[in-house]
Amino acid sequence: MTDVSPKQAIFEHVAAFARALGAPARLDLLEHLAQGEASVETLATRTMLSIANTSQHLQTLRRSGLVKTRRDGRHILYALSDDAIVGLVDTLSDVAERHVAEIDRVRRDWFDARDMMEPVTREDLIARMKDGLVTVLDVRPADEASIARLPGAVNIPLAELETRLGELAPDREIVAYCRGPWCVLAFEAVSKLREKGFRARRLEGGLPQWRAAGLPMS
Amino acid sequence: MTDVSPKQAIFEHVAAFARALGAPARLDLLEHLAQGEASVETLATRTMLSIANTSQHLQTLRRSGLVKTRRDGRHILYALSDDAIVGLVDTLSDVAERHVAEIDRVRRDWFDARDMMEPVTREDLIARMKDGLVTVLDVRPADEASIARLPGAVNIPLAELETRLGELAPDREIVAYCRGPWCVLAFEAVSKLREKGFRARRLEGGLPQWRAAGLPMS
DNA sequence: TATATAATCAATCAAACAATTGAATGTAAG
DNA sequence: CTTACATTCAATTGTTTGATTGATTATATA
Repeated sequence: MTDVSPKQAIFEHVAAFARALGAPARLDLLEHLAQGEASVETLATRTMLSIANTSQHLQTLRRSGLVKTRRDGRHILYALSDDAIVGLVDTLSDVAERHVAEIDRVRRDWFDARDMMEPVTREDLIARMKDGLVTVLDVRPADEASIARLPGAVNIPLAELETRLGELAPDREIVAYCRGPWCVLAFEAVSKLREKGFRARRLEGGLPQWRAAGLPMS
Repeated sequence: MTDVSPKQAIFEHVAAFARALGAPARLDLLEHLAQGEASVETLATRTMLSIANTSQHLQTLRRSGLVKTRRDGRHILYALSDDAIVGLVDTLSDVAERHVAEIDRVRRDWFDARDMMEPVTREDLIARMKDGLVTVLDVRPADEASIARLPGAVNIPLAELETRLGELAPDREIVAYCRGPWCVLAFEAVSKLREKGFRARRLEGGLPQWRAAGLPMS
């Protein structure tokens, strides 16, 4: 790195930053970190990567400045260094989605088949929450939902949904959400709920996008 | 790519998209493409890469969907596939700048030393243009400035600035711009102009950012 | 102080990538 | 129908990267 021009030096660093986003395993880790801070072990479990591999990827993310660490007892807790990271990944995904035909194909195959309806926008949901006519349903695993969720949201993990349908008022519209735009949990929940006769839709984005928009949490 | 879950498949594609931004040479090419479409040869000259290497990088960008091509006579003209690409690279740079200490150091060393003043915001410039009290100066090379420039802007390439000072009204404030946030031309122009007794400042961002903001061009 | 546990490090291998060179396309003009 | 020219392709090189394995460090608890 014999820096002739500042532009070259800066492009080199920005490129390195982009490369940190250039591995699917790391995007997965970032999505999980967007739910809240977590230990290496927890993240390894959630992403189904080996511990050593998870640690290496997390260190790559830390070196690039995307995440930060703190120690808590015998655990190292990783967290996004900034809520703007969620926005950056969303922007990247949005532009990629518009220009990579494959992404559109996958989305169409998997998501449109399950839920033809447009998602409920955050603005819509806020309006309906004020009217008190909607059940907000968090379908993430209990440990994730226990850290933070939307105001007034009920947590029923997708795996338990079928056995706990009795907890849901049958006449209220349900809006389900999970980890983010690509998380399948809410899609599958909506699909299942409609099958059972509920009126259900999913929220656009997920909890991290709600928080990144500066909206209140509970 | 045996796609078990759609999330994995999509992360794989988004990561590939990010990797396309992960080489300094390609960021440089994108900055030049943000000025307007250009042939492989032109881009190779401007970025000082070999023709073959330029061609390869451009094809990487095209495969990833960031740029598109059209044929014009015996030239292949490359162009950004979307003005949103400028915004994406800017977002990436902004977040990287906030989190990569090295970038801040380079910026401080090179840019703050030349121009301690804050840049003129686009909003500010628009207001002053209405008053008619400001000279807008495009310091990019003539061939780039001939494609598009800010309304009413005068083009004096940096290399010719010293010999063409007579063309500038000495009592009007000058706002200089060039290719983008990391382009040194405007910095050096402002520095030179102040040395010669002009009141000069630089515009935030450059022509691509002006266009991406939806502001009028001439 | 010893022990269990969480995370990191070190070494390895295969795959992907950037740059270079020289040859091969394909198009426009003579 | 050649020829010249702009671009791409193909083959090669050295580097970087991701994943795996097993060993090592550092902390909290017994």
